[in-house]
Amino acid sequence: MSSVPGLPTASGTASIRPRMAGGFSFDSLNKAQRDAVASLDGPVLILAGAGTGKTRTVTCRISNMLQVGIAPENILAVTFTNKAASEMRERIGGMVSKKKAEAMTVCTFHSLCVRLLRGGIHKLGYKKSFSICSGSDQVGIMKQLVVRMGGADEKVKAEAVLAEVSKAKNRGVELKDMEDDFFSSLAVAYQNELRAQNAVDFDDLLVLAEQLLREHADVRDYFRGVYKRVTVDEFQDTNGLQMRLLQQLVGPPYHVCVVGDDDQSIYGFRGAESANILEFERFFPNPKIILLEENYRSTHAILHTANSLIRRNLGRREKSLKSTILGGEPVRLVGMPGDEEEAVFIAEEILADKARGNLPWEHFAVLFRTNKQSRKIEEALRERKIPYRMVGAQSFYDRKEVKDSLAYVALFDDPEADVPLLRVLNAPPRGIGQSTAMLATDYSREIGASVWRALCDEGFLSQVSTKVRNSIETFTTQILTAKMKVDAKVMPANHVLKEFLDEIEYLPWLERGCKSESEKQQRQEGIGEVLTELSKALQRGKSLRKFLDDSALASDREDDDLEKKSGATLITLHASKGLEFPSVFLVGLEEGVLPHQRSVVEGTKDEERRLLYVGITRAQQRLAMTYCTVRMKWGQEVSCQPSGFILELDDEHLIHTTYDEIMGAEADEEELGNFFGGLKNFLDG
DNA sequence: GACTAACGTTTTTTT
DNA sequence: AACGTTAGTC
Repeated sequence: MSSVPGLPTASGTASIRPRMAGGFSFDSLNKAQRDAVASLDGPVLILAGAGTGKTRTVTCRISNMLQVGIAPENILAVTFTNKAASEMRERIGGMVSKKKAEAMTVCTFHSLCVRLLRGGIHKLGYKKSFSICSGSDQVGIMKQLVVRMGGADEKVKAEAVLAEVSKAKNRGVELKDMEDDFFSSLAVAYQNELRAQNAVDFDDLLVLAEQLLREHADVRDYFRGVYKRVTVDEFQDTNGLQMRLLQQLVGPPYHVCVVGDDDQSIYGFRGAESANILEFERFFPNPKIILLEENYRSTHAILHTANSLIRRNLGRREKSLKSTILGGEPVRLVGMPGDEEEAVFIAEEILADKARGNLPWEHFAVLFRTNKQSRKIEEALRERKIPYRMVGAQSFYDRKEVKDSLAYVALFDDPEADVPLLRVLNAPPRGIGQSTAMLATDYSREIGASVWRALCDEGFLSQVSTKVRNSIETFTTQILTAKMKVDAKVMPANHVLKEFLDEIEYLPWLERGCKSESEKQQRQEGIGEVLTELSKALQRGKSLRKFLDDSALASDREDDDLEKKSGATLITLHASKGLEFPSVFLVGLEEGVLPHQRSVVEGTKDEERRLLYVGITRAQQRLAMTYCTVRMKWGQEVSCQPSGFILELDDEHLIHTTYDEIMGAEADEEELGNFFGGLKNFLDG
């Protein structure tokens, strides 16, 4: 196991220990970790503070299951992201056996639900071939409805409605009973629209899977029989719905293990309930509770500062995180004149530190609250030729060319899928515009069939002009021809897609809309990536359906992203969870940024505090936090107040300084150097 | 139906 | 400052 900074290592110690061939060693674990690994029966709650070797403990525990003879097919591990899932599987594969690791189910809640629903959604009145709507699909549908139902002039925002819909679904509130009447009617219309398109959104996956298990005892018993041992990682970020799903999934004798840290619960905005972890006993009887409190990641100075902050939160599971790495240099808090200087400071520091310690770029990470904050920092890094990697800025799978390509693949699989059909019906433009699309959709609803069927229906075609009719017929023929090639396996689907995109001149159209060469290149790469991914999936024997499902749920684009790319890491606080870096810069500790403006309004400052806590605990050796007096906002200078959190930090291991002090000193040094250089020249000359 | 120009709006975090 | 949306034109 190589030690690559920025990758979630099982723990700081995992990387320096030789890997145990054919198993793991109890000796390499501390007492609490051993206890966790050995406790395989009944409900178990592992409270794992930051940097306490959580992942290692969980992987060892599951390895232990395999070693004591539990069949891999009976093991389910639920992770927060797909990336975490594949990493966990890989690690267990390395500890026990690759074959067994492959046979286990390791995935996210959402992937698990797709698995359940592909098998049984017909029992709930959906067709088995349902499509999964991503965030942008949802927004598209909702925007249309807002216009159609006359909310546009009242500036009703589709995103806002969807946020409420999501809340309602997660809380189990009926959409028709939502608080705001107009929102409620939009929500109902939205749900009807999804239904008509035989589509589900992310929340529906959970809602329907839970319903399926709850209402159908045979299905429930079947899956309880399959998944005899269930582990849920990052449990602090699960919501009420996921809890209910888990309860359906796990029956007596409740061999369920949940792992998490309530202090790192940072997804409340999407319904995460720390109550799940705080009141775990309420859901599963008499759990064994194990506390992991030995931190192997950070210096005492860093950990002390983090602890002093998180103590301010109420309603926690009290933990006393102890550092195993003593001392360490003090945490620095640096006041900046503006965000420009903040970026310069970071770039210069990275440059200097790297040179001084002969360190790789990967040792450094810059953490920020919102994505927009990265821009200035990127510029400063680019100016100094410092390589950097941005994590999860905009999702790969949310890019237009990717979504379009995937939509075409979906049509090759099933032309009757409305969601992808409507997406690419006129992309690139082929003379089937909005009004025709509306007409076709209405017609499809009348005959109670898919939009595709409407497009092929003589009754519909006779309603449109000859020109439009020709366009439609060309389109349907093109799709059918491609589908036939895929079905007959004349050539692999990725080749069919390539050929198809060439035929419809997709790329040239895309490029026409690009402003820069680099943008063109990005688009090309996007399509290339889809083709590669598709090819890879097919080679692994996956079906088109499976490929599409995986793509729909994949949050993290190229999973080996961090590994492949080199450079300093730029990342949001949210995305940084689970990672660690020797040297961390945490920027923007200002009121309105961290805590975010919205959290102040909504009264969720506790979560912002946890967010800062997560950020601080990412640092292994060095930590610098910054705040600005002035920041650019919408192209205008706005003055900022330092974050209230700053005063909550214990100053025992904290040095408060300013940009001028640091950079001024450096400048002096330089001037001094110049002076002596000049003197030398003078004397020599 | 497609393209362009001007306008207004935006910025939390993500499965 | 940058993006998406809308209105107006061809």
